Amino acid sequence: MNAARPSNVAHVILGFLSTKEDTPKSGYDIKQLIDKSVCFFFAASYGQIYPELKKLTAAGLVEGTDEATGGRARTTYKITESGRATLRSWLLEDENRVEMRDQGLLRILFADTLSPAERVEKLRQLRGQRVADLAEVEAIEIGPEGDGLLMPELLIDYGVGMHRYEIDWCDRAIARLEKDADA
Amino acid sequence: MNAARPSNVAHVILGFLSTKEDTPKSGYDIKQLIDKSVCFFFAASYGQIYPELKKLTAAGLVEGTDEATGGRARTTYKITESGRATLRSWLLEDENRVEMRDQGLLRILFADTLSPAERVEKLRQLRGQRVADLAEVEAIEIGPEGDGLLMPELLIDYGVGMHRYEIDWCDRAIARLEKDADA
DNA sequence: CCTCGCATGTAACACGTTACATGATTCA
DNA sequence: TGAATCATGTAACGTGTTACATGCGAGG
Repeated sequence: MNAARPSNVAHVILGFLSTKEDTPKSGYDIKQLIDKSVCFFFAASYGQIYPELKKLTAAGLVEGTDEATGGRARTTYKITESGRATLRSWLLEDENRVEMRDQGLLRILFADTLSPAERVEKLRQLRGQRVADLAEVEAIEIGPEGDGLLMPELLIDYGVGMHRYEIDWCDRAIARLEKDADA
Repeated sequence: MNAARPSNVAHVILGFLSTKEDTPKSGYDIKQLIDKSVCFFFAASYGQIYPELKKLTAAGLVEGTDEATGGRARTTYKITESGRATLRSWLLEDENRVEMRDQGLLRILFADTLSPAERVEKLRQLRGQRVADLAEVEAIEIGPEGDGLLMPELLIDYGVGMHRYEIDWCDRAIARLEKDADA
């Protein structure tokens, strides 16, 4: 019976359910929160969120309330004391795994097999995409829920700085390639 | 019959098989190359590499040579013309998806529910881990295979700068939290 | 000769995405 | 009243990790 160790997504859900007010939230609400705040370093799809909410309910970490209207289902969830404890011990763990899969950098790595002009073009393309990503992060607004919280602000700062670094690196790399092409 | 579009891992394999010399490589060799060069932005396990090599063989993108010694299997692969063409068209694609899952940042995001002292401790812990990551990237050496290639060098530079940025951000965040704690 | 690390691989499982289905609400 | 979009979910599929199995070679 013993339930599997809660996944990453489980903890994100618990985190978003443990705000000051503890406003009950639906799966849809949680997905929106993720997409509008942490999407630049963590993603989750409905296909993970809804099943996970059921598992968390079964484990007693959240409690659902049925708020169906007519033929349309709707369940909102709030965190339990047990859920809060689980979240807390997860927060204190010291293993902070980072997983990354960056297709753009991969293509740059093998770009030695392309022509000099194509290489530079790839880098420009990558730069353009990162500029767009930066704009998205800059557009994130901390809603009323996060009011007074420091962490969301710090993390947006992180994301902005990170994307700026990537853009600068692209510029340097392009300059370097162009110098080589001249020589 | 029509084969599924080759995955990410397939292209990484093709990339590492398409160096100047085209030295045939085994699955083990490829895994080593990945771990010792692009591990900070792309990972792959044997469980992906070996089956993928078989699929690539079936698709005619690589050719395997049996080099078994006694009861011990060993197959080395080299890229075919068709594989080279596939790699090239993948390199030129313009969709450069980035996937990231960063547990450390996630924990920082929800650290508002911890005490001020615990918060700072989390950030110090994260900083320490990123320092270790930086050391790993700095230790990467471009082997004889990559000699004269510009891209591996540029990417190591990318990784070093990225980790330095993260460490700086941790320092700033810690300073910020400590100032708040005093006030 | 025994053990340990290298090298090669597979099978079972966990994780995540995509495509789809369905009902409610809004607005032209 | 029809189309678009919001809201809720599921099923099928593809991706990626872990744990295991097996044989070889080197060193005590």
